[in-house]
Amino acid sequence: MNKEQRQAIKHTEGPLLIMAGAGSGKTRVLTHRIAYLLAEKGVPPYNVLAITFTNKAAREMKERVHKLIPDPEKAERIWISTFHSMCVRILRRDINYLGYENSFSILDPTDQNSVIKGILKNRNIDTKQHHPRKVLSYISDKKNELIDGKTAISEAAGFTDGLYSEIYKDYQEILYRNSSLDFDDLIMLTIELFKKEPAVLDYYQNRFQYIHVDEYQDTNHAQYELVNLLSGKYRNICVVGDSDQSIYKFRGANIENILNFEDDYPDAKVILLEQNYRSTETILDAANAVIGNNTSRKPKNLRTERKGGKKIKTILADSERAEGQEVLRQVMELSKEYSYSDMAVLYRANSQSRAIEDAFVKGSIPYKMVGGMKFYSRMEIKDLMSYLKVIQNPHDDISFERIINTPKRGIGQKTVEKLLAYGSMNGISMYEAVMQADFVGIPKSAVVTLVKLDEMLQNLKEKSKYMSITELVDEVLEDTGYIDALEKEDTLESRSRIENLEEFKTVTREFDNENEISDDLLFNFLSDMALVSDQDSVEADSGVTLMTMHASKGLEFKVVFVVGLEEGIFPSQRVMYDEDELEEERRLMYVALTRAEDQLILSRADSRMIYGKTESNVQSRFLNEIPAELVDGEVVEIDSSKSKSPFQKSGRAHRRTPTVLTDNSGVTFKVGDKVAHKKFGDGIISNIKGEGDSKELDIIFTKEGPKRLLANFAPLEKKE
DNA sequence: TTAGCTGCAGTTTTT
DNA sequence: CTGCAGCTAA
Repeated sequence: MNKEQRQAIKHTEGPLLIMAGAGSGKTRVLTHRIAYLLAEKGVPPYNVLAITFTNKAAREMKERVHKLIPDPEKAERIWISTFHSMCVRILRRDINYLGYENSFSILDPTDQNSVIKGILKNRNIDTKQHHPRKVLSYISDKKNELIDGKTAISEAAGFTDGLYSEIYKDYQEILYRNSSLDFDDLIMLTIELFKKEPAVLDYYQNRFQYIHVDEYQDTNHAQYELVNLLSGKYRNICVVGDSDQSIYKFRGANIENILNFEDDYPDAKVILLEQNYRSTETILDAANAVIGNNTSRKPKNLRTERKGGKKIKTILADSERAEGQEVLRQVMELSKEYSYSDMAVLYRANSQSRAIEDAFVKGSIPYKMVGGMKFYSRMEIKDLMSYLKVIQNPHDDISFERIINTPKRGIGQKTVEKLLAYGSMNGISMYEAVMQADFVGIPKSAVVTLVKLDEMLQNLKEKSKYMSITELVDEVLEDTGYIDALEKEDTLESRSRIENLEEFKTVTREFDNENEISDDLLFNFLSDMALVSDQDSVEADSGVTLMTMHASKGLEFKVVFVVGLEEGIFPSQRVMYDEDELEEERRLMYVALTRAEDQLILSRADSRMIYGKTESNVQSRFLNEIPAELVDGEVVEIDSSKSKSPFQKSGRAHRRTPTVLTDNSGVTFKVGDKVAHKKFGDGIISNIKGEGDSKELDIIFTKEGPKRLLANFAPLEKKE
């Protein structure tokens, strides 16, 4: 511990702001501070609260606190959780004060989208003029500002604003009727609850006498209010953050919250952590130089004892394909010195992962991708989840609409519309409308089907009371005929869906192992699932990590590649002429650079495909901001796919043909063939397109799911 | 009511 | 190039 860190740990009473630079050991400080509170100050564990933004951060903090506190029972009683899951716990107890059911559902963004689409349709609004995303971001902004529908309408200025505020009101009414909450509601309604029921607030104020907030620069207005309410009584609030790492403005984060902390709490103690324990001097010099170009910031300079260090390498490729190849080549070279899991490739947007991924697949380099194709957003998983949500909360129309005709049971759109109309006319949910199906004016056959569906759901609800989640999932898949329908379909796709459902059961089994059967079991499972992101599924196994720069925050790697450093890509086209947003973009660059411990490799492409068109951009201004003396020479990579043979590489002499590349040109593949891949294991070919060297195979792998590979170069073996 | 086709519009980052 | 919405045919 250095002097500042020790100070931060021992300053336990009153407001405390810790300005913690990247890699300055802030988690270490927080965990030790909690341990100090318990051990030295005799604070009971249930009086301590620590809030993070991500599940991963919460989990890590929990683990580290457990190591510091000898008594696991005690450590268990400290609340360490994300904003959102903390609010779920609070609302689960007392949301009925606000008129919602305690068995409320949590909407994911897809669900939100369908609610908005429904409203737009009802109001005959053109979705091209008023994109659902625009409307949703309007609503999210309002909720983050704690403005309700009514107020929004009265404050609206101009036509669009007026319209959106009306939609907001509709949206909120629908959610209320369905006892459904979106992510922003979790925060907003918790605040509403505290304001409406002072006794509830009082309970939590007394409960949480020592409050810690991680990544404080990322809090939005609602979260800021929430923290202030909770800490209002004892004022023992410790916030940690780094204004240079504020990269979530688009999501409502307000950097002023951290910058004005001293105004909010004039008696606040401020501690700066500038000692970096992660990166070499070279890396920090680069990062400091880049961030120094931001004008609206508090000056701060990270220092390190790791003097010198490897020079920064740069790559200039002539296409995004070539960029992938060169990254691949350097990864293989560096793999002599580092293991794959020590390396990461960072990019601005998820769509950029494709080229990198292709190169890695071809080169048989193990990698793990964060984000991108989301397991939980697959159709079959969403269907199953919808069944579970309806069992938990029958008023959840969004989920109910999804399952009412899944699998197909002859309930058409007309019937659904009538049920919805009947429901909204009588102020009831669709499920309640179903119970009154006789009066809705739908065909007799549909009524019979609906009665059967209702019986089945009732039955499943009974079962849910004594079954584990895994058992319940099995029952759902059986009783609803979902599995049957898939088995009957018997296509490559349906088989892959069945496998995904099997895969899902490993998640439920894990949950069942950690949780006893209780009345809260299904609720807890569903809220856990709603709040996990794909960020959390980053496993610790080996492989190069591929992810967005945003997702990389809080992580560190020995070697970091940053790709796509071109104007228009990074900084993104959309922010280039807005000074504030440009500064945010620069902070993102700062975050990316400071992830590296030993070695940075910065890459750009001369031209790349964007929406099928080839575009050229000059190199990113952020590259120009790095002092030349920190940078090694540049590697130039020519796109080999443009020459006749992919092995005939032009360019540099030192480049060797990667030996792992295989040549399948003698083998013919056809749809349905079973194959074995060096990394992905067994799979089956579902589609073939293209000719010659660019012939591609779509393969559904048993373990890894669907992938697209180049027929001639993927390390494949035909089976049987 | 459903499946299949065609045309169209869209790409930032996420708890 | 891709996913989605809306249309048409069965």
